[in-house]
Amino acid sequence: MNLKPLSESTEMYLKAMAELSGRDVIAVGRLAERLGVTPVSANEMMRRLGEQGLVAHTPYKGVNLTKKGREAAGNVIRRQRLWECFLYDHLKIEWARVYEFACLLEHATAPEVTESLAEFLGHPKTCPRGNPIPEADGSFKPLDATPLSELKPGQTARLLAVSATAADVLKYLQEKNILPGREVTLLELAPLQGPLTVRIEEKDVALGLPMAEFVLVKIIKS
Amino acid sequence: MNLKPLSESTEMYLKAMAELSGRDVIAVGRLAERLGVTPVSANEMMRRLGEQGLVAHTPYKGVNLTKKGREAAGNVIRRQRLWECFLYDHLKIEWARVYEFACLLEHATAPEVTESLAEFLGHPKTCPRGNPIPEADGSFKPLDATPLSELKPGQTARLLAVSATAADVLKYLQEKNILPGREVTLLELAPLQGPLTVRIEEKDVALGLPMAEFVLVKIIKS
DNA sequence: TGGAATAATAAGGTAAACCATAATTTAATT
DNA sequence: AATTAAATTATGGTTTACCTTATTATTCCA
Ligand SMILES: [Mn+2]
Ligand SMILES: [Mn+2]
Ligand SMILES: [Mn+2]
Ligand SMILES: [Mn+2]
Repeated sequence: MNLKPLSESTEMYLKAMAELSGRDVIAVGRLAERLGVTPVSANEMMRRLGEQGLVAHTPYKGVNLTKKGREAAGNVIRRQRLWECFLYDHLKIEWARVYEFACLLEHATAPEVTESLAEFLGHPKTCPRGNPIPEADGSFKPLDATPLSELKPGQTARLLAVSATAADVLKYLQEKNILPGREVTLLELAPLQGPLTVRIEEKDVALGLPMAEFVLVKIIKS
Repeated sequence: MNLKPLSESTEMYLKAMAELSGRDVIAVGRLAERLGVTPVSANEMMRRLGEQGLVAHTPYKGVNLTKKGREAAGNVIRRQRLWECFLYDHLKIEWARVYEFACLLEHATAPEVTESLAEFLGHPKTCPRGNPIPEADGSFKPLDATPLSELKPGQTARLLAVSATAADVLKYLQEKNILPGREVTLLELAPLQGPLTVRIEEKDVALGLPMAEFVLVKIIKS
């Protein structure tokens, strides 16, 4: 199937694309922003990935993973989330930093190691951030959840997953106890993109709208 | 101490240098051979590493790790051997392939992860190939052992470590049961760089001289 | 139907690690 | 001391993945 190993850069582009969309086309500008590169660089990379058959680019419309690209992305995400499990459950590494360390290891993990690790971990279904772990064949489906930012005041929800990856964002969420499994109630939503006030673990916490988009929940009480 | 992370290539050069000499100077040609690059490339790299204060190069004499370089090398080797322990003891990966997988992971391992891993493993003293694991500060001393190639016929020894890293060599040693902890007796040494015949685990095995140099033993019976 | 964004291209650079080939320098040995 | 082998330098390339500054092409929206 996959002949040559993909470069770290390639894997990060594929992963970002998979995380950035269910199936709809992605604006190259958004991708560039996500990866911290210029739009020109992202464009160049899209050409290269297109030549390798990993992405389909419709100029002025956007990019999409091909079947091959989506499978490769799933494999990267699988490795990443399995490492997250290991680092958190066994090495006792701080929740907020698990992602960044796993993001290094994911590119240095041979398939045999990935599958042995999965076995060792007991084939976990989700990572410590609550995100589902793709199958060994690279297949995966997006989590069926609602962003916290779409909750209405008074509603209560179960926190399913955190899709953030930036260390400072994770650190903040960790400090405020905004973690998978917890119950949250939206107390107030300030107007004009204002912060949300949520009650979690008996405490009231303020969250900016952009951060609330990274928090995925399932409504349990309206 | 260390400001920027070293590149994978840099780490492999440092590791090769540490493995290639106790304290004496290393011929750049040998280094190049070890790393599978041309002498010209190794020379260029020595210039770069010299500028970074990691190696000292005396033209036409050879290269040496500086204190800084030796410490950095020790850190790489520590990561590598800790991963070898994990892959072998916990993931049940085949002895002969553990090195190659650890050699990937070693470059993607943050210090926090290294130390948590050491803790998780119970601070092992040696890797599955029998080589000592450097301390957390990067310090290490060469193993006090005799190459199997220097044994005299009739002598019996305890196998301490295998310093080989090439997958095919490790595979051969694994198949023939030439593993740390075993007892070996040198039965015969053919003349003219000829093969050694050793008895190990009740079986007679032939080993070429170059391969016998990779096998480190402690003589227990003359 | 304009503009204003946004996207894409063109053009020219950089840095790290590699390569080959050829010339030069030094060391080692007969 | 001459020869040979090994090491070094000089030159000029390659690939990947970045960058900047223009310029051009589309879309979309008021
Ligand atoms: Mn990564
Ligand atoms: Mn390595
Ligand atoms: Mn160009
Ligand atoms: Mn050049």
